Amino acid sequence: MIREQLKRRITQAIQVAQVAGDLPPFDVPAFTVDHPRQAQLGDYSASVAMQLARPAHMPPAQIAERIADRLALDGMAAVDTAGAYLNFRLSPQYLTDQVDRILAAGAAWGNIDIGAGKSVQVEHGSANPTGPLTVASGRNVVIGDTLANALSAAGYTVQREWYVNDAGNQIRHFGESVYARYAQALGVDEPFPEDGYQGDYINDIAKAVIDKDGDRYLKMPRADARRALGKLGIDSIMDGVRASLARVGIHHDNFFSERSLYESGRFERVLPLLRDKGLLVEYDGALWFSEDGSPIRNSEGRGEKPENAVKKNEAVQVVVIRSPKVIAEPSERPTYFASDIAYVWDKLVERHFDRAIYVWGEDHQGDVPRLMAVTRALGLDTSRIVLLIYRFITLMRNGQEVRMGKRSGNIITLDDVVDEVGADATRFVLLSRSIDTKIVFDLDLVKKQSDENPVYYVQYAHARISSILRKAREESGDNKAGAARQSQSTGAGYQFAHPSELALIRKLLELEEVVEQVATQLQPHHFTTYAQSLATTFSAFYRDCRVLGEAPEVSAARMKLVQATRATLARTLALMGMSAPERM
RNA sequence: GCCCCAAUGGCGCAGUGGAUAGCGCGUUUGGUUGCGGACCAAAAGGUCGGGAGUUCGAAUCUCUCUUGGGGCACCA
Repeated sequence: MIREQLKRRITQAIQVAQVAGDLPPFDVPAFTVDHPRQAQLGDYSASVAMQLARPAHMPPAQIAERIADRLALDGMAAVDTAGAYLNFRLSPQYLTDQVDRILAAGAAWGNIDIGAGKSVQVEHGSANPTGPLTVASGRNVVIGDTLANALSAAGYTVQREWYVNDAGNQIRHFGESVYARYAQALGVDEPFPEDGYQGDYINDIAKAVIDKDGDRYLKMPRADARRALGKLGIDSIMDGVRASLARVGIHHDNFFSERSLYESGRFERVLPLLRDKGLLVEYDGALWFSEDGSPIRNSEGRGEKPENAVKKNEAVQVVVIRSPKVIAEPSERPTYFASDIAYVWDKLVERHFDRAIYVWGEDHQGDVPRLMAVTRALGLDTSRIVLLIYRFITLMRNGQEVRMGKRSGNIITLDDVVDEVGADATRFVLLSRSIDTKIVFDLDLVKKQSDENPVYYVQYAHARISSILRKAREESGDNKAGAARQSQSTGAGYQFAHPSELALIRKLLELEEVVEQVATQLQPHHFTTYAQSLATTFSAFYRDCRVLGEAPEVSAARMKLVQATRATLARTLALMGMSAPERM
């Protein structure tokens, strides 16, 4: 990357200056190379001279001069000092050469190697398998998928995983709900459970079972039937979830069953690690994880927290792992947190990912400290897990907030939204803001404004370039002589000079920096900002510079430039999981 | 009460300790005998929530206050 190259050259210049006696000896500190806010100042700038004033005992401006004198830039850029700043302007020749570099990279343009093959798991989605994929979960999967794309482009080996919460109370209620609808559909007077799932899809599941298996589940013990129907229901729902995900271009490498943590005995194998450290505490008939091994105090039943778990500042996490009060069937599962323990062990130790990223909604924010605590207690480096907390979306319809709940059956599915506004616009909306910012998803507004969605502006630029390239092909068909002239010229002798040409190349080069930014900050919205900015820069070029019908070497060079632009737009859209249409 | 997140033009949001804080929408005024007008240009609009601190330098880091969102169950 250009920034890294400049950094290296600056460091070398400082060291050369030190050897030559222009600068006193000192260790070169970490410094950054940035884009100046004012474009007229240059393409890149470094304020390292400011940092060096103290160790060098010299005025910053003088340090900057001496670094500039020793810089070996090999025609890459011109350097200028402005006070303590070193300002770099990439040379037209260097920028011209970059177009060829982009075209040579092809579909791999934008890839960088900061990941160095390290393995990362991105776990996203993981919504309860008790109902269809909601638009609320849509934000989760779009964030996770885009991050996975970015990490992959950044050189990491990435696995995309969905954690299927197929154990626990909610699943039991779900199984009871399916059973009730099933029995009712067969004419049996079966009461619907109080905590049951109200959605119509439960009826659909029940009917499908009847079509396939008739009434055989009525003939087995009720508890067995409920469990079996629950399992069938989960399978059916997960099939639907996969189909919904596919519509927005999302595919997971693995669907990991929570239940499997118990069926495989993994949970029972991990527990002794905590027991041996004295971190498992018995209290009130239940088993607890206590971060410092302290006994549970003052826990008086449901609803009351253990006293020593209250102060998070004191960093003592106390969480129940297994209790007869949690679930009637201890074989099914202890608690959610118990699963977390086995699951993080599975990720980091059994499957030895270098890093595990969890994409969690803000309702799970309180779970962060306890997962950190137990990871530490297992003797694992907590920096290997990253808990990303994103804010929820607020759904508006008819000017009113839509409250959603899977249990009430009042849900807006991701499919509903995709039907209304399309997959690309849906992804763009869900991606367009920092994960720390809530998104107000106004269905009426987005539908009405879907034509004005920024994604179309970006795709329009891509379609427009495609149109130019089509036209060029048509013309070469119509005019053999012109085609011969055009094809002979590769634009090799042409050096880009128009400000709009150079600005466009600079913008193309930013893609690598944006990939780095998304992959290190784990903030996918940078892609949307970049995509719009790239489209805007292209529009300015399009306004100022004709591609077709200019002198052959100019046309040829600009053809290459727009091809590189198209490649960059297409890659950016691909990283965001969106299509790059040839026509609109 | 405790913990996490946020507060930036009218609205919605970007912003990597660095120079004159940007983008979209909206508003106002303009632009095409040009490769796609789903376009483009210009203008107006800012004490970056208040206060203190760290630093050569703070929208950015620390503390504090205010306001808003979320979380604090033997639920998931």
